[in-house]
Amino acid sequence: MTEVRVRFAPSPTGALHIGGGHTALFNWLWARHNNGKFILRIEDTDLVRSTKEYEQTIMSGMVWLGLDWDEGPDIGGNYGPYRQSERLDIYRDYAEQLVSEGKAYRDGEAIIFRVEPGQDISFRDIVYGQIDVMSDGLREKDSDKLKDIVIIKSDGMPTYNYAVVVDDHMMRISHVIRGEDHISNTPKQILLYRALGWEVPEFAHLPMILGKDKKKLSKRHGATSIYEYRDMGYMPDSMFNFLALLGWSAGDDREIFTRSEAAEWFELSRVTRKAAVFDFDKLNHINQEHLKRLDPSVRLGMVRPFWVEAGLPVADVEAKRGVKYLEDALTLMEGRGRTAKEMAEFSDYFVSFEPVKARWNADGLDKDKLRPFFGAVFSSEWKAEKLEEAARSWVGGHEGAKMKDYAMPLRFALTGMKVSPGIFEVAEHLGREECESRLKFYGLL
RNA sequence: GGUCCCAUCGUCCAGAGGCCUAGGACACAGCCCUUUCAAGGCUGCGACGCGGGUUCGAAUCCCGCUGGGACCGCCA
Repeated sequence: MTEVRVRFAPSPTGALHIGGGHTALFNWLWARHNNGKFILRIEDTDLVRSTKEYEQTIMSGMVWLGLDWDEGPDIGGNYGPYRQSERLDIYRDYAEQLVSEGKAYRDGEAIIFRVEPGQDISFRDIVYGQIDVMSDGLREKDSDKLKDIVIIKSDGMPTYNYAVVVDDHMMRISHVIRGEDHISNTPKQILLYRALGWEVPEFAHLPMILGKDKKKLSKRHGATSIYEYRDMGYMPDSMFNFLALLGWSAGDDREIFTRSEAAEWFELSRVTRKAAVFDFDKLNHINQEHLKRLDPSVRLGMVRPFWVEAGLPVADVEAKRGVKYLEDALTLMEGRGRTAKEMAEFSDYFVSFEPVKARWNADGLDKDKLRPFFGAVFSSEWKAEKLEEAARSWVGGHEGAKMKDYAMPLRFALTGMKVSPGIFEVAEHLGREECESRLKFYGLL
C-alpha cells in the first residue's frame, strides 16, 4: 500500500472558518490514522483577495485546533514549493504541453482546455459512492453549449480546477478529502488528469456544515471563524471533538474523546453523507465535558485570561496565595459553566472582593437576625465539614430556622452570587481571614 | 435551465433485509439528591418525508414523487 498523503488547501482570502477547519480536521485524522502525511498548501492564485496575513491567520487557527502539518510553506518538504503563487512555471509548462498536443488552445493570454463530448467521467467517491457523469453534462449556465475549461487566466495565473490537479499529482496526494461542494468539480479535474496522462487519486467528499436554519453556514449565523470560538472560551480540544462528530462517528456511543483517540478510530468509510447542522447546545455540552476532564493547571490556563480580561488582579493573588489556590478554586467549580469564560465569570469572587461588592445590595436583609448565626459559624474550626456542622447545629437549635435562610445570605455576602459551589467549601477555600473581612465590610459580623 | 448530491427524533450520530414495539447523545419536561445552581441518578417527550414495487419479511434494495442542497466564474 502506498503512503497516505492528504492535504488541506485553503486560499488565504479570509480567516479559517468552521467549514475549512472541518475539512482540515478530517484530512488530519486520515493522515494520522494511517501514519501518513498531512500537507498544507496555500492556494493564492487569486491575486486581489489573497494576503500573507490571512495565510498566517489560517495557520495559527490550525495550530490552535491542534492540526499539525508535515509539509507546508513554512516548513518546506520534498514536494514544494507549497504556495501556488510560487509554482507558476510548473502550471505554465503543463499548459503549454496540452496546447502542443492539441488538447488546449489559446484565447488571448488565456489557455483553455477543450472538453470533448461523449466521455464518461464517472468516479467512485469513498464517501458518496459511485457518481455517474458524462462530459456532455458540463454545460454553460442557461445554455446547452458545452463548456471548455479555462486553465490559465489572462493574468497568467492558473485556475483552481487546473492548479489543484497539477499540485495534487506532483505532491503525490493519495486522497483528496474536501467539501461536498467540490463533487461537481471532480469530473472536470478527472478530464485534466486524463489529458495529462496522470493517475487519478482517491476522492472523499465531506458533508457540508449548515447553520441552524439549514442554510450554508455564513456570517448571519454569528461566529463563523475558528478564533471567535477561542475568544468565547471554547477549548481547542472541544472544538476538535465537536467538529469531528459532524459527519462522522466511531460507530458506537463514544462521543467525548481526544485527538489521538479520534485519529485511532477514524475511518473515511464511516463518514456520513448528510449535511450537518452546527448545534451550539452540543458544542457547549462537549466543551463542558472537556472542561471537567482538564488538569487543574491546564484549566487555570484556560480560565486565567478571562479573569485578566475582566480586570481582576490575578497576578497579585497568585503571588500572595499561590497558583494552587486558584487551581483549587477551579476544581471547586468543576461542572459549572460551559465555557472557560463562563467559569471565569462564575468564580470571580475567588480572585477579588471587588466584583462581589459591585453586585451587593442589602435589600430585605435582616442583619441583626443573621449576626448570631455568622458568629456561631466563625467559632468553628475552618473546615468545610466543621463549618457546615456548626451551621446545622445552630439552625437546629433555633425554632423555625431554616438552613437556606442563612446559607443563602452567607453565599451572597461572600460571593455576590445566588449560585455557587457548596458555600462552606467556598468559605473554607476563601479562608477565615478573607471571609471575616468580607462579612465585616457589610456589618454582618 | 442543465448536471450532480442528500433524505431516521428539534439537532448530532447508531442502524449495512429479520437482533427495531428503531438505540445513544444534546436540547426540552418531571422526579431524586440538596444551603443555591450546576454536576450526578432516574423517568418522560420525540423520527424512519410520501407513494409504489422486490421479498415470507424493508428504516435498510429498486422506481417515482416531494422536499432540501451543491455546482454550472479567466473565485477557490
